[in-house]
Amino acid sequence: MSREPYNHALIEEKWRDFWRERGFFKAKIHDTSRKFYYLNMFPYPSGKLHAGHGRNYILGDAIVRFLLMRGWNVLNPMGWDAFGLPAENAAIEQGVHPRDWTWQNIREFKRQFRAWGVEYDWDREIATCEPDYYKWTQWLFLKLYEKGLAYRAKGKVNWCPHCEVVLANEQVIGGRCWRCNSPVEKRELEQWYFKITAYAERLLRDLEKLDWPEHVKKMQENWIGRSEGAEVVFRAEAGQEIRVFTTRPDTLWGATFLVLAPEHPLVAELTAAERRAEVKAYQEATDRLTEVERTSTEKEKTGVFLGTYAINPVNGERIPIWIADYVLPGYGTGAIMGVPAHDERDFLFALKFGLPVIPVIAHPEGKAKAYVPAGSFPQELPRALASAGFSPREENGALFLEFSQEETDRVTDVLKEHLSSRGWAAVVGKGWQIVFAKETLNIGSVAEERKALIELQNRDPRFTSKRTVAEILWDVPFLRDLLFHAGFGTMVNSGPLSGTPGEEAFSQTVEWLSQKGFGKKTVSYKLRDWLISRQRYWGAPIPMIHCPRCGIVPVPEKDLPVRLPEVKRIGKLGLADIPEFISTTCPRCGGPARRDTDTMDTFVDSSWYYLRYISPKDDARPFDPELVNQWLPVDLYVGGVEHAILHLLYSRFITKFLYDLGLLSFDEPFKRLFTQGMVTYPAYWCPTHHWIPPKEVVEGNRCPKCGAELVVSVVAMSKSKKNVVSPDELIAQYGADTERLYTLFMGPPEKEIEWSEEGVRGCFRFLHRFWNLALSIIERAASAAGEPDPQNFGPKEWEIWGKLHATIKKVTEEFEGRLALNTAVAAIMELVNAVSEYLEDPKADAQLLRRALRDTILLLSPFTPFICEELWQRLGEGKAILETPWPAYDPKALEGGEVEIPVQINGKVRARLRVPRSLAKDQKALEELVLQSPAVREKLGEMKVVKVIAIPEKLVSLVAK
RNA sequence: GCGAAGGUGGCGGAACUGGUAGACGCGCUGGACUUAGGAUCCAGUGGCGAUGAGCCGUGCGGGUUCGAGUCCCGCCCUUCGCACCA
Repeated sequence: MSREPYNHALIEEKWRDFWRERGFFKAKIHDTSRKFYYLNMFPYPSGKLHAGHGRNYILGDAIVRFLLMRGWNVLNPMGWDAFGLPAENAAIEQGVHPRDWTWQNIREFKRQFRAWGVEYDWDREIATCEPDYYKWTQWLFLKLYEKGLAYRAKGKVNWCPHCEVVLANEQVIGGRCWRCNSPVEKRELEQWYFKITAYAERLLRDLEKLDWPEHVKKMQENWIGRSEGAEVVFRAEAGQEIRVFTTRPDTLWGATFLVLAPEHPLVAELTAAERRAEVKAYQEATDRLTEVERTSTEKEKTGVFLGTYAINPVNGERIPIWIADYVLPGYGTGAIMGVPAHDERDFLFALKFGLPVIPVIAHPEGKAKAYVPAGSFPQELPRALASAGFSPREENGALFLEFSQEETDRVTDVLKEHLSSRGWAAVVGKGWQIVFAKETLNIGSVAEERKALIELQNRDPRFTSKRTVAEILWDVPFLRDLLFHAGFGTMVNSGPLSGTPGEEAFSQTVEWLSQKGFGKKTVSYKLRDWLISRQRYWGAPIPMIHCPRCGIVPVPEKDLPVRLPEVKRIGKLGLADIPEFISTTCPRCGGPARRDTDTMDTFVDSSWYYLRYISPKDDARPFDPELVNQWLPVDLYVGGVEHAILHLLYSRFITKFLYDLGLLSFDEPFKRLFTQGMVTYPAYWCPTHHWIPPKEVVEGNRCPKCGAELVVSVVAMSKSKKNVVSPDELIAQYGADTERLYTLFMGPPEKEIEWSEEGVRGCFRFLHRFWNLALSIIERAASAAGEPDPQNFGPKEWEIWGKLHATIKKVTEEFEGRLALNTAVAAIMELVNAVSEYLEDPKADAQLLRRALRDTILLLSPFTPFICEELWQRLGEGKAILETPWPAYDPKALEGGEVEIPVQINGKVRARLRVPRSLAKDQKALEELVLQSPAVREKLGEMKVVKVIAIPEKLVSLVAK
């Protein structure tokens, strides 16, 4: 039988404009009774879309189509994050205006959306580069300025030498530029900041309210980086107060030096005259380091002694002040106390520079060790230890002993008694003791440490080169694991707080410190203020004016927007290159003044765009507060994880700010977040010709130009690596429906996954089969009037009927729940397979067939809207799919038919019985049935059933002997 | 190093609160139709057994249970994020 073949090109072109023309995707903005705000992260329009982008937009389109059929009034807008460097770079290179370049790309994106069948409410389209949008970005800046949350400050900033632009901390990934991956440098510049740190606590606390993926919340939590500790004031001998932040105030008695960041403002003052040159040289060397170099943990510790001292308030200890680049200027107070016994970095620093180590926390596991070097003891010592109940190990003439901390005094007593007159021993665990004949020295202060060192040097000439007791002990591998630890444990050598157990150490010390006025409990955050100035043309100008008389003056709201000047060519300096832009008059005094020449970080543009969609054309205000408060927060926000910190943190901050202004009634913008995974594809690298498109690769993974063997890596699709799959080609060959179906079928949408051409063909084949099935059913049963009647069903019909309803249930639940649409597609495929098989039966129930097809078309329509709309029309349903309610499942349909019940005997499946579902639901009856079953009896043989576990509708498990 | 997620066929991946492991798709094998097919359709496909019965199988080792991919304890490995943050 020859049948009309599936012609995707024809079908898709036929329906491409249908949904838009019928207005199905236009939100009814004033009717919020059944509102649903669905939002995809808006794209940066760079070039063309590739198949990887589909993960985001096709998923969104499917969800929205589902929601529409469920009767939601869906707001589903789209816009353009249209400011940014690539446009400007393209402009500089090709001489086109960034706006033209951007809008050309936008047209391309829109063409591709249409080809995909991805629809939006285009009446709400926004572009952040247009004055009617950035006017309000500037307004936002002014509001922040008014509230003291936008400020200008001089300081070391992150500078990308490649992009020639400053970066916010969030835009530095592992010390490199987020955009171009160049190592980031430091520059001293005066820049604008937003005070996001004022919201640190709320940004952290409110994460709890969000229905977001746990790992995204965790990333934000880590980024905000709250830690509780104490600020302690040390006083320099010259009188200056040095504030130090520590999370371990309980180790305060072990501080043997202070370290300031090289950038610390007190450094100059605290430097002794004779050390000025060295200190200055070190500061300059630090400045030259890139972020990667400075923060590499592999790097050996460096630092310089300032030549002056401070006093530890808790014990009066006089300790040297150093600077070192491992102390960062922006965190805590930019100064730390060095507690080498209980902080790994401080320990390495002390070991390198010969600074004493004083243990003040007993080893948490209660372990202790003793070491007696060769020649330090007579033969009776091992015997004496043995008779005291210890079991020392003797090796190469030295003695090694492990014991528990409570036994420390007994051990030192025995050692003291039996050491030879010039011998010594070390006991570590509950602090450190150096034992000599007749004397035990506890290392509990710097003075004691010095004394012990001298005594040791007196006894062993090899120690004269050692600067600290720690160095001597570190040379004994046996002792190493107890010389340094960062755990909580009983405080020792800590004056009045000695003996405080680990669990209370922190709180007791903090209380004691504040009583004494030495310090107080504080909270520190890793989060820094958001640096928003960018030295570029293609962004929203910062609406500020620098007046020689009045200082910094904001542009009055009525003068907004501060427009980007229209220029033919853009210079490398951006706005600073354009004198006409710079010169202006001061709004306060009317005198000549200069405009700020920086533009804002594009993340400012995108930090509020979800509000603008509600009233995109309002030129009197940024958004309509009443409508915004009804539509927001966004019900479901879908985008890539790469924004887990950047965009999502900034948006939360801005929302909270606008909430505080009283303009919003909600303080979190995105109620639920879903992050889709990236799509990967092999990328081929030739050492001479760089990235080679996969299609051009010659057999045997060789370069088409030079034949060299290529390096293959499977990475996220990107234009720069030339490993993109083009939707245009896919659509030409297989159709948009096939691409959509495969995109949603290839795996769980949140996971990263590799694109597979074979997988695409599988989906193409499925659509063929579905097409053929549908035409057969239409031929046979299109006119079958009325609904199927379960009264007339045989077992086959029940099976189809049950499967149909189970599929409806499954697909509905996936859309409404975890969005694992891959499993929804699989379920629909199963249904189609089952119906195909049923269709073989010439006596198949026509009403049932028709109903099954009808519902299958509806279920599949969010995934493959073109073919479904076509078949829907051919089936003769009057309305469009999007005007038709989503099918509902009937719980009763799930209860008919038969189920297969496996029977386990002693844990192994030994038989399977087909049981009517009604019977299988009844535990007693099921039990009975199984025990009567000949198949089961045969398997049981001689065995006796001891126990029966019958789980209705699932299985029966027999225990037999 | 810290934090999180995850290890299931040749591959992508299914398996809800412990209840038939491997759904669905790819690939592969055989067949049909064809001048031909990398097109389409049909059948088979975790491993070991001869087609049987059966045995073994969800990273490894233990445990709980009638029953464990799923729960508990101890390891190994992978991926991602953070990482000199005091």
